[in-house]
Formats: sequence, structure tokens, C-alpha cells
Amino acid sequence: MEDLNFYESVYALVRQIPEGRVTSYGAIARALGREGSARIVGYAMGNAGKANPPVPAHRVLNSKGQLSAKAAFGHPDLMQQLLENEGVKINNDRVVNFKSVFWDPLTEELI
DNA sequence: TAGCTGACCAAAA
DNA sequence: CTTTTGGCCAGCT
Repeated sequence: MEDLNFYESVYALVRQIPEGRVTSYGAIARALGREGSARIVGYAMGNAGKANPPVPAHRVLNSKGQLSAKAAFGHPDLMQQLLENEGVKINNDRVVNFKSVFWDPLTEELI
């Protein structure tokens, strides 16, 4: 499937994130074999709003489990609401028990 | 082609 | 805790 661009690969991987789970840009980059391209993942997320089908970008956080991109969803609290709606608790713009809800595509993408 | 951009990451102060 | 610094790389103009 070399037809897929890096962006498309990112979208495909993000769409595999199950509900109630989150992952990080770096984890996605590593899963795609581009550990150094964590920034590109975030950049791709910028286009995620125009991607089809839409990608659950609210499940993608930075390595600290912080909602760094909450403002990019059109409303500062939308990202947090979406996560809490899936059972992910947010406190002070940070995911509670980040380790527990963290979804590592390298080990769980085979679902 | 070259340069700029960025929803990042990690370490240091 | 916050702020700074350097590195990283695909896509866009």
C-alpha cells in the first residue's frame, strides 16, 4: 500500500485507536517508522479536519498526556468533552492515569 | 529548488 | 513548576 502518504498512514493508525484510549504523536511516529517525525504527525493532524473519513484526533495527545491541541477543535473544551465522553478523565488539561489509557500502536495495532 | 511552517520531544536551567 | 534550546522531518508556497 505505498499509495498511502505519510498523512494517510497517520490517519489510518489514528482511526484504529479504540474508545477510552489515547496515544501520543511520538508513538504514532514510531509505529510508522518515523520516530523523529512526531511533528509531522501533529502537522498531519492539522489536515485531519479535512480528512475523509474523519479521524478521532482528540485521542491523540502529546507525550505528557496533555491536551496540547484542545484549542484546534474549534472549541477549547470540545477535545476534553469528547475524551470524557469515552471514559477518559481529564484534569487540568491532562489525562488522568495516562499510562493506563495509553494505547501503544506498536503492540496493539493487531487488534 | 529553497525556505517556511508546525496539534512534537527531550534535556537543561 | 516554567522557560529556553536544539533537533527532527513531511508537506506547502
